[in-house]
Amino acid sequence: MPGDTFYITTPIYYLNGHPHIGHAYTTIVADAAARWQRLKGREVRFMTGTDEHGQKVLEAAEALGLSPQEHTDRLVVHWKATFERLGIAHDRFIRTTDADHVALVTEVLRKLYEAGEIYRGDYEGWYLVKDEVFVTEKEREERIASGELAEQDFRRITEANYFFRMSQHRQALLDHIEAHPNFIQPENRRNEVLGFLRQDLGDLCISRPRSRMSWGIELPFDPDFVCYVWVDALLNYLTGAGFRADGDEAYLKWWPVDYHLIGKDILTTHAVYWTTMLFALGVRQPQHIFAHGWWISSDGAKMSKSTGNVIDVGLLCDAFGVDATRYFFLREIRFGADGGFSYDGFLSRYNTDLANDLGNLAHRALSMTTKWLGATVPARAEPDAALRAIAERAASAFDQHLGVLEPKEAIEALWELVRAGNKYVDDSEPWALNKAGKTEALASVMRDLLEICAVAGLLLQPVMPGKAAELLQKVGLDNPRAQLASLLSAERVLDLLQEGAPLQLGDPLFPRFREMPESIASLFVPEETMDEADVPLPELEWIEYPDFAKLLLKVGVVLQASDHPNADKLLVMKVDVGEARPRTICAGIKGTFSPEELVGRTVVVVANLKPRKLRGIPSEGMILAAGGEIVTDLVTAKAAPGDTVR
RNA sequence: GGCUAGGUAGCUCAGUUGGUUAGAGCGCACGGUUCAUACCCGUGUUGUCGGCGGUUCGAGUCCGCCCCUAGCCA
Repeated sequence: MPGDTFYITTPIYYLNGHPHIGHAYTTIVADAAARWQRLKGREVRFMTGTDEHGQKVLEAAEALGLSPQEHTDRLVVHWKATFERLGIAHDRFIRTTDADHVALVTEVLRKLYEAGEIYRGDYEGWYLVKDEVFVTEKEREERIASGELAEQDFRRITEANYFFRMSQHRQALLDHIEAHPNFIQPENRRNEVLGFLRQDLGDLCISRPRSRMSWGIELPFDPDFVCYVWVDALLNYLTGAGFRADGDEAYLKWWPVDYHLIGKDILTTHAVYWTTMLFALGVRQPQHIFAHGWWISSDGAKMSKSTGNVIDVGLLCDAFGVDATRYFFLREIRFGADGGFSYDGFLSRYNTDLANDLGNLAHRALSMTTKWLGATVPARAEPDAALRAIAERAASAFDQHLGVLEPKEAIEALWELVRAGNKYVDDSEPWALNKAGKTEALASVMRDLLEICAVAGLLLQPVMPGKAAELLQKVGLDNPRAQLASLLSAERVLDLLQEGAPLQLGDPLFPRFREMPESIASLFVPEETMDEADVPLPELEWIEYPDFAKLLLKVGVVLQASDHPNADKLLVMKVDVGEARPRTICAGIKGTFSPEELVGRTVVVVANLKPRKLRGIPSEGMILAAGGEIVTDLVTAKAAPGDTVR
């Protein structure tokens, strides 16, 4: 049973660059959840912000000749602007350089030190400057060997430091996770943390010597050190609740926090570092830590150099509007999972859901009513019983899902109603009712349709605040907050509108896009066609078509594959090319493919290449392969064995 | 290498405790309708439910082994 307050956080974002899709995504989801709770009448605290201390910020500031504070003051402007653009209605934008946060970190560190939770020790190891972390010998070797990093990226450091007795709280944390199945979500992340905790848990180094890194909060018990940036950052959640280390319990109004939303990359810091810090402080655990996945750009097309292969949220807002952008990210994937993003997918989702289903329903309902009954909400006796049941179910499911951070499922539930609305138009044929002069029946149908739009508008407020308000205005609904309560309590399900309230037809809510907006389409102009007339083709020994036609290329499927007994690089395969027996083919691809992974693959075979022996084994054809000096892939085809390739 | 989670229609995915003809959306094909944003509604299409073996009257669902993918850890 939820209380009457709701506290939700995003991570605070590290100020070493500009916001990107990952930050926008977390924040949009948090905003939708917060808006929903506000609409339902709970007192809400929604906090986001920026993490401003640490090595990388310091280095970036120095490179620009600025003080770190000046540097972060400049950067934070972009973040605030981005969130404003996305319609984020946070209650506080916290910065770790805020005075109350610095004071809180200081208090907390003192308290933990006095309680014996922090001790002084020595640390020696390889320090990775770029990431501000110590790494193991083995990890250092691997990352140098892989070419990812160079020797000079690491420094050998021995230094005194302060440590947090994290290991002491391992069992308490395990017990808590076991006892609270929804503490860490989704479930696979929970399992990950349990797996992590099954191993030995060390203590956490929570200091940095000021001599090496000065941009941080000073340790109250040793001015030669500043606080490790993660400890500083995590404590923002308590600052935001008004926590005081002196025993003042005012923060309990908000604490325990309902939801920490985080990206899956910072699961360990939250699920282990943060939770053990809370145990040490004697503060209750968060209700939920919810880790979400990444949006992977899956557009195959080549994008221009300047833009890179990124998902540009600002561009989406410009082209489709902020509401459609929010809708897409909330609707497209289950919160917690990874998602593939493509601009084509966005366009398709927009046209299908918003233009065709919802927008068109609203427009046709408003248009028919206005034309035949006048531009006011028509009277009717009772809502259609079947529609009413669907609406009630949709509203209830929407509420339940959004309340537990399942925006996709919530929106899907609502769309059951939207689709039912469109079907209802077909079934009841209002144009026929109009022609037959059955005004009463017509009014009843139109009223139900407008009521459905009102339900959609009410429920979509947290998802698309702007468009939802527009829709509600179009159908003449006032006082959305009270109306939402009537809807969710199932008191007045398709009975929210006021007879005679003015309707506004206006333009369609979501104009359909016949093609990709130019600002996005232009990203996909293949570079080679930009000035193709100017660039000559390379000098080649050209062949004529009859030369090419001599080749007989056939689709084949690899039935067996094994190493060639007398050659280092050759594999021997049995390939079915749709003939009476499979061909035996030798190919020099052993370094790239193992025999196991070849079996079952579809390949393209040069079928009329004269057979010859390779190191003693006859080879009756050749397989088309791609790559430079070394083969990197095989040419494949979606076709049946024996089909020709031309 | 260890652990975890997945592998279901052309695509993206849903499928509680094993139970009748395996679903949704998109796409595609055909039909209907005309109020509407060339939209909406209906019908249909395609699946060896990763592979093999097992338990069972019955397995997408449970067990074992294998293959593949992703994540976490080393």
